[in-house]
Amino acid sequence: MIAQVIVDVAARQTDRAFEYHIPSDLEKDIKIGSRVVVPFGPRKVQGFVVGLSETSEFKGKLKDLLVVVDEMPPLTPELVKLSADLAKNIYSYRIKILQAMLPWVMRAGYRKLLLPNSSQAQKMQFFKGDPIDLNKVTDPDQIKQIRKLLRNDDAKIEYVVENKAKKKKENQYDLVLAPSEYEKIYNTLRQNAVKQKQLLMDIVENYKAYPKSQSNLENKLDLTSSVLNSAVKKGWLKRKAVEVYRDPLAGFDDHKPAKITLNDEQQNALDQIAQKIDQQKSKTFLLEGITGSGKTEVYLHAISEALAQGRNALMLVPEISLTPQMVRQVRARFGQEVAVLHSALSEGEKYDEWRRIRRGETKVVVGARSAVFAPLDNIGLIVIDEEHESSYKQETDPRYNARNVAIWRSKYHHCPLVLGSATPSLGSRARAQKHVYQLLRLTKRANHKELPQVNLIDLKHVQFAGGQFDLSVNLVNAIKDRLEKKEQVILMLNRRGFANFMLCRECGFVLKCPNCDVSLNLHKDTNSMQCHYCGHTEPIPQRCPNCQSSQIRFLGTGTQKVQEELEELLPGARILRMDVDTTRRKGSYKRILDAFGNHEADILLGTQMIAKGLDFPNVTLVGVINADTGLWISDYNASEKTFELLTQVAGRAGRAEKEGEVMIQTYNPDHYAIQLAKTQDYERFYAYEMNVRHAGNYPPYFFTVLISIASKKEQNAAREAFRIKRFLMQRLHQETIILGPSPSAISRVKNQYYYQILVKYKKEPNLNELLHHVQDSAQEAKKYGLSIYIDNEPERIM
DNA sequence: AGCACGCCGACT
DNA sequence: GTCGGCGTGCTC
Repeated sequence: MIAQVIVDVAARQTDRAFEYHIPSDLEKDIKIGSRVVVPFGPRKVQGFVVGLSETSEFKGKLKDLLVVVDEMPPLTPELVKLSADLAKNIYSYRIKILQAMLPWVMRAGYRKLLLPNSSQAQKMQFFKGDPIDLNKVTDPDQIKQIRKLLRNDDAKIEYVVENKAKKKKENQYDLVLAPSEYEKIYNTLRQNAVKQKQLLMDIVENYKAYPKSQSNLENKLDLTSSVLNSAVKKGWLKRKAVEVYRDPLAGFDDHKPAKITLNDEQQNALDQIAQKIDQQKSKTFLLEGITGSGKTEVYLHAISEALAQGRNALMLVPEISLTPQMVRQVRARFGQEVAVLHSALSEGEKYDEWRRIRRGETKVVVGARSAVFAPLDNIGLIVIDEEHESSYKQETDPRYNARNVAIWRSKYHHCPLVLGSATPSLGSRARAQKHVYQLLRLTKRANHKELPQVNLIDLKHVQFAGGQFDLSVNLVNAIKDRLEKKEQVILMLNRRGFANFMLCRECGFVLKCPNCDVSLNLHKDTNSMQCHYCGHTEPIPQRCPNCQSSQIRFLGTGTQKVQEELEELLPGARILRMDVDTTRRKGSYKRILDAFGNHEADILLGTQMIAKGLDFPNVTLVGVINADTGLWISDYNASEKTFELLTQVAGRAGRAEKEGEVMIQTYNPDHYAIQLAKTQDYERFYAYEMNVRHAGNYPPYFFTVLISIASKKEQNAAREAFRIKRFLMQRLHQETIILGPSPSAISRVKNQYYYQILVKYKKEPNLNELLHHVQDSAQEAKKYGLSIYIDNEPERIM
């Protein structure tokens, strides 16, 4: 038997299957999708089996496949097929796509070990101790010595492929005696053996519940391992190590919530979706529902329907709204049958959740973008919540769009796909208009409440509270009012840090990152200037680094500064700040939200990560500190993003009995995105913005491809960019618009200069082929230090 | 991508 | 002579 293997070497020339002979003893283990180790040139690499055959066209002698890594092939045949289809239309190597489908720990680690090759060498001091990893040797003298050993055949190199995926083991304690025996022991124990009595009591009362795990006993009974050790020693318990899954939902109780009855609109939407689930028909629905209209309830009912039909369900949510609140809701409804995949999990937890799915131990998968590749089979429903979110598009190497992958999988499984949003992306809404998707609308709020009142505060004509120009008197008074009523407030400012840039008032100098073409941000928590692109930090200057003047100012307000201002203006108010800086640590996200939910704070101040999904009944005021931060960036979809964000965050107010109010501070109160966000009129925004797009020849009227060219030398990037443009101009239609090349909005990141070309087209059947050619020539161009990235339907074109 | 091979100039 | 730097071509 012969295996077709995609090897773990991401390069143009190796981006195809290589064939290997399967030794007979491995034949039974090998399937399509298996992860294997194969010889490749002088070394060994990891690879994935994408095909099996009896014969081979290969002229040379096939090498033997070496190892099958996992008992169960990590990739299903479906995923192998999907990877092939994806490779055709996103400009990435197949191996990169396959890797993106799997948990990170399944990527191989490679080591090059130096081993003695003669009895003489074996005795050398050099080879005593740990084997020498040649990739870690930097000392020139040592390199010399190693060369000599290799030349004389006194040493050899061994290539090792390491599997990072480790399975977690945990101690489990089982009972060895009859219940009555434990009672006897209990009665003979000394009075002061409190913990041992506790343990025995639990054994007697919950005899059937054993074996129990160490963590369970330690946490639930508040025991320490020493108590368990002595219990084992005394022969009460038997200990063994068993493989366990790390449970990311360990902190959540699954209490069954009251079943919620749907209103007419919800029920109608559910019926349409359920019909396709029952008929096993692939169909894409766009569920457009205003905030608070109960989209989530429709999803959960539809998932129940899929499960009732004996099928499984996949639900994608934006990373940012994978809040403990949301997870709790799904967990409460579906219990242990839910697997959760998102970035807050440790790599080990992700691997364990993934394996539960792969083994068919879960029926519902909830996760962020990459969960669209969950190895779930028999899918009866796919849901994408907040479908307009740009995070569904991966911005780095396999630049896939989870929405398109979901459509592929819905066709494969003959099941419906539900795209839900209060503010659908223009592209999706346009497709619904053309009946490519079926539109379902929820126009009523589930709790019959009116949408919250939205007020715009024109920052051009307003009195500011305090010494800074960030918080209007109106907003501060409104906050004061809520604090007095013991209600809560959410404030959003879409900019983290303390100040945005340092400006010298003498000479106009702005402190910039040495590696990137952006200003450094002041962060008070770390007392440093930080670059938000490359992570560079340096001390806060006391004087202008250019002219030594002390007249320097830190301008552009971030969340840290607003927090300081609020503390001054509202002494005693309890403020929680939530942004990338305060949520970096594992679990901090949940801690902040739990604290706010328990009313341990009055104000939740955060970046856009607080705009979505949060549901706090006691929040009656939502304030947007500056609605303009995203409005004037040069992206064609800046208005859409601003409208979305404002609408989303407004939906956080007045979710329960109490009435909600929203205050939006802006310097552009007349801008249509802000005006229409005030009335939360998505349909009017859609109509207006479609005209703007039509006039500008932008999506959804045109397709787009962005070609980025990067180099350490600006000239080289520019020259290559012009060369590519000429190449395309000669081969594309007249109606196709090729913009650029121009320097990217941030022309330098991490010391690389970026140039870009945007192609806008309606019909270019050859474009895919041409761009693959451009990409191939990039391999050549690499020699001159050039990198070329091609992004099909980019979310951001700056 | 990594790696070996081979050519060529530099240096003990 | 031998060492090491870099360009070229291959990996089933």
